[in-house]
Amino acid sequence: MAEKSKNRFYITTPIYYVNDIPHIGHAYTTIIADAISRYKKLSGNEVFFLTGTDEHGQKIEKRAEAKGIKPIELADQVVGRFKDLWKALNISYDYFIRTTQSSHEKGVQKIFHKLKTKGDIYKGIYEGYYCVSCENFISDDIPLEKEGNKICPDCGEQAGKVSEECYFFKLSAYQKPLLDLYKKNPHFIRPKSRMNEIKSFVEQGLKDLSITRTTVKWGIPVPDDPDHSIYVWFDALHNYLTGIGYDWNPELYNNFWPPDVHLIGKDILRFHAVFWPAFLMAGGFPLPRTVFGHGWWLKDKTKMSKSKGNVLDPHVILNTFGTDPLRYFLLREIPIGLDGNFSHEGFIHRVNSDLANDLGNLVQRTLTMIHKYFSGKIIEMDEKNETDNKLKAEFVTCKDKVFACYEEFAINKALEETWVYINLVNKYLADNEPWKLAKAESKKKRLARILFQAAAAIRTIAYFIYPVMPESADKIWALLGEDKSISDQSFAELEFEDFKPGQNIQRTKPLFPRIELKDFLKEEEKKMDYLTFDEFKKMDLRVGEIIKAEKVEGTKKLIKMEVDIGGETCRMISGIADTYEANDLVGKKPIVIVNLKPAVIRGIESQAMLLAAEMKDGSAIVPFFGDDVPTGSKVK
RNA sequence: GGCGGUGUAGCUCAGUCGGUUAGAGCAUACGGCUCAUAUCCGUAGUGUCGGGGGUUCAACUCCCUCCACCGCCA
Repeated sequence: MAEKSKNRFYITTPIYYVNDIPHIGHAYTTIIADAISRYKKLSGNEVFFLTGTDEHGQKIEKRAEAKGIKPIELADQVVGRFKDLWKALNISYDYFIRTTQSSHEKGVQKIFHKLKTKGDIYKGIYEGYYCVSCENFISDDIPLEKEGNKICPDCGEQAGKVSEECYFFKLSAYQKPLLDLYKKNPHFIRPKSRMNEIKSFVEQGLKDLSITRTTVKWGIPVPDDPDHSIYVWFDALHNYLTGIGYDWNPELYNNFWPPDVHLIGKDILRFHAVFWPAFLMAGGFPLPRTVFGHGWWLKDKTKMSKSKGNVLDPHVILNTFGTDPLRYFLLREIPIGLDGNFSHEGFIHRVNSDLANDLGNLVQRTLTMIHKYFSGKIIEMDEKNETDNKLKAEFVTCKDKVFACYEEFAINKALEETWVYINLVNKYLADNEPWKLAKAESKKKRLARILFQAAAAIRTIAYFIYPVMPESADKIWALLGEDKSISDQSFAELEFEDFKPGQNIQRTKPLFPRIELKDFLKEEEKKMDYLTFDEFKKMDLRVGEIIKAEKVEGTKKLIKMEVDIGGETCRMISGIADTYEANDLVGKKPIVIVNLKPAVIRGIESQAMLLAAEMKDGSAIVPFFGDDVPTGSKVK
């Protein structure tokens, strides 16, 4: 195969699982990819930027069933939400691949067949742990219990060992080739710190990989053996091939394969840095150049998770700030590869200080002065003096640095360097004090020169920020009377002098208005599922005293109790027999919620519920008050 | 338990091959300006460089050891 042309650049995001609606994590990955791909276009590359969705699997099947719709209908809905978000975030992807489209399914089947014929895929017996109630195999990552069983992470039931026929990929045969790859290409895994992890994982030996299931119906059927369907990773990873036209658009495919960067979250690094290149080696494909694993955004220093309810919805920020401040914050705050902390305070502070104060205000003050003193048009001015030349020289330095940073995907540093220049321009104005010159008619040409230089500098600043904030950057160019879009200007040819006298300079409202923290919080409140204090007050929580307790016959965990809640008694059933003997509970004083809607458990009506901490193994620990607290006391 | 990483100013971090007084941004304090979104510019700090030991003329940097935290694996 002919070598791919050097100025063609192929970048991917992972395909997102349609089980989940888009959140800040998806947005982060995709925004990075967008910034890189915009930069690559500016620097003269033909770019192909692929994103999409992963739509197969049991979870989708079940969730669709629960909603009473077909899996594909569920996928369609979620795909719509992803596409809407990408539009709102100004994502310039070139193609959106869906694993349910026939070009993908056919491509995967073709490769599967090829590897099977070659002997890299063979039929065998998969032994694994299976949760009967969830009808699901438990991941190999879940540790074994003492009794030799595993606990299902979804439902907490014990899962026993079963075996089923399935197809394996001969991953074990690729240990050496993979290690050679890492050795030969030290940039294959980025950031570098992740290379060791992957290398030592591979050095420990690789087991063959089970890549089909008979239990999953919503998947790509194995060619000539339709009882089996192709399991998640073998299906999903090949999107990078089918998304660039493998087996359906040979021209596109030949132009862009192999990928230059697979941008991914660090959680799926192993799949991309081990399994994926092994699949490709088996299929005889040229390998990707780089797999880049980025870090997580934490919320107030803890990991975001659905169960904690602290998952950040990008729409909240978009509604309050617009697209560019969000893009800016995510890319400026941390280097790609490290974790970052997302807090309201941090976000407000960064955006107000960098965007509103430094950049926004610089644009505003310059444009205002050009209008005030020259009615928006600078035609005649003095020759440049030393400080003016210095401002231009600093642009040249800044341009080189920004360019080098973007080349290294150090977007945060590219922005940092740009801001050094923004500060210099602000200082240039402070030093030259144009507002003082404006008072003397004789200084008019000098004044013109200063404002002209400042405007020319701002024009280059807009250019530097374009990959990150395309909308604002183009807006600045338009305000400066530039008639072309930044995307039409190559990075290498960007010159300070391209800004010409006589441009019609527009006036504008502030580009990035300052935002108060309380406005942000107000917006978020609308989105969050907060409990109001009134709602909380509705809960009747009291100190109960257990009068009688006995185990419910025929159950492992349930205890039936009579509880005194202050002059009256009620009955409740609790699943705490793992940790407590019924007899020991009598006389104890737990917190009881009294006005919970009664439920029938094992044929017995439970009229209340006690509060307990849930342990990882599913057992419960109940906090008890001492005797000094009167039975029936209100808890709030 | 194994492998790897991190620990530097109140916070987030940079610090090359060992070399003079250990840096940046933010936050803080004070001063200047008034074109601008209460914005901008300037000045000023503060550090047992995680602890202990060693090598060296010289250690944030190299070696040993201990502590704390993080990641991957089992």
